[in-house]
Amino acid sequence: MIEQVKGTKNISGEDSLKFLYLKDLFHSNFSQNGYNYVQTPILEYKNLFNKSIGESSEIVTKQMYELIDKGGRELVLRPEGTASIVRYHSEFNKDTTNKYSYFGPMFRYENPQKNRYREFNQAGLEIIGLIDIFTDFQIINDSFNFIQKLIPGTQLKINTIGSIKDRENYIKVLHNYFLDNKSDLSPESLEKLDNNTLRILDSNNDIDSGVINNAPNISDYINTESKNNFDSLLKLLSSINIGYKIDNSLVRGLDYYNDLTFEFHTPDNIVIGGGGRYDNLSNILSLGNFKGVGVAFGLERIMDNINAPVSEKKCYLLGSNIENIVKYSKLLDDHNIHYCKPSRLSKENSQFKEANNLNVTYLINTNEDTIKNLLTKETMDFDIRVLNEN
RNA sequence: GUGAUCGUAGCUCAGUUUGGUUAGAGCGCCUGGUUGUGGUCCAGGAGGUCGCGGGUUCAAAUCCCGUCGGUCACCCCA
Repeated sequence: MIEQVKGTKNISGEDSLKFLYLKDLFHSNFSQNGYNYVQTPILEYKNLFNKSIGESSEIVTKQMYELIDKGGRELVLRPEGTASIVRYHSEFNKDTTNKYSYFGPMFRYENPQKNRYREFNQAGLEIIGLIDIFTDFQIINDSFNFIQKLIPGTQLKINTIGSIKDRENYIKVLHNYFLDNKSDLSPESLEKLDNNTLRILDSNNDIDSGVINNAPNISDYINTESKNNFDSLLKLLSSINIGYKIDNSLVRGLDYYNDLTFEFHTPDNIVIGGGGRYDNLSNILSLGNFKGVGVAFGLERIMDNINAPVSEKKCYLLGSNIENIVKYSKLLDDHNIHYCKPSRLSKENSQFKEANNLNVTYLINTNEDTIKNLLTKETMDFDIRVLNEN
């Protein structure tokens, strides 16, 4: 028996309905709001990510699906979407400002568990170019509306981590503070002390909670302009009744963020999406000098929190005489009526059962030229108008 | 990368503790009949490298080792 590759998933059954529903909703919603759908390659050069996400981050050091192709290229299966969109923007739309949406699989080499797979799907938005606080606002506003429709009660958590410079200063202060309190930190946090200081703040180990609670607060190290921008953004959000919760420990896993960071949490406190501002990413990648802000959603996590839409299968074509059923089939095709039919000319009883399991409304019996409404249990002579009316 | 736990028919599972005939059940599937209050019911049938590979034994689904995969947690993150 050949088993499935570890951490991959087949989207089937109810999940298929959810997935297709999400895909449709995402595309129609955001293309109508001016976001251009871009499908970038799943394969990218490794360099795109170890520069952008940050060489010290675990995504880069341990979690990339790497491969060397026959031409000796160092490739990876993309672990996230933003860097690819930034690359696309610099190649084809540099010096313009654009809105993008993307939707597709991402890959991270890590041990699977609940809400975490090696292959998973993300849907995201990016606005790249010359941008300002109104840009930040609309990314949050548009994605908030989208996710609220799907999962009411989703909470917005928001933070500002200041400029890159502020962050460097803050990390120094934080580093010194943690050094002084080294003895009270968990072993896991100690490992992060030198190369990933900020993420110690994210620790949910009880051992760390005391030290973290008394740690210097990032808001004291943020420049005035960033602070003012953040305050204006919060005011804008409040003015249209978007609720939020400020969370100073929200630093997110990717190095390229500055100022704005935010996440969406379900009522059960599952992170289903997040994003932020990345004014330096283009510089880090030597792709130019433009700013960006974006958001990404984890589709499997959303699927886990919504109900499957009802599938509408209306009609079943039953028959055991091949000439008859082919004739009806052609008639329905010509009228553009959707219908299900048996895979082969099986027992009539089996076809009845299948029709019932599919929850169709109408059963066309080609053996006797009748149509039956399975809801009302009425049988009548076949008449195509019955189907056209509905 | 670490740890816990699981893997027997398409699905849900029994059998593993204490090794011993041709490995079972329910659901589903197929065939024939029945049924027009059409989905029921009756009879029969197909379907299993017991995840995979080694080992121990006269004998392994059962014991041992390894490995792959599922689930969950840590790490990390969507």
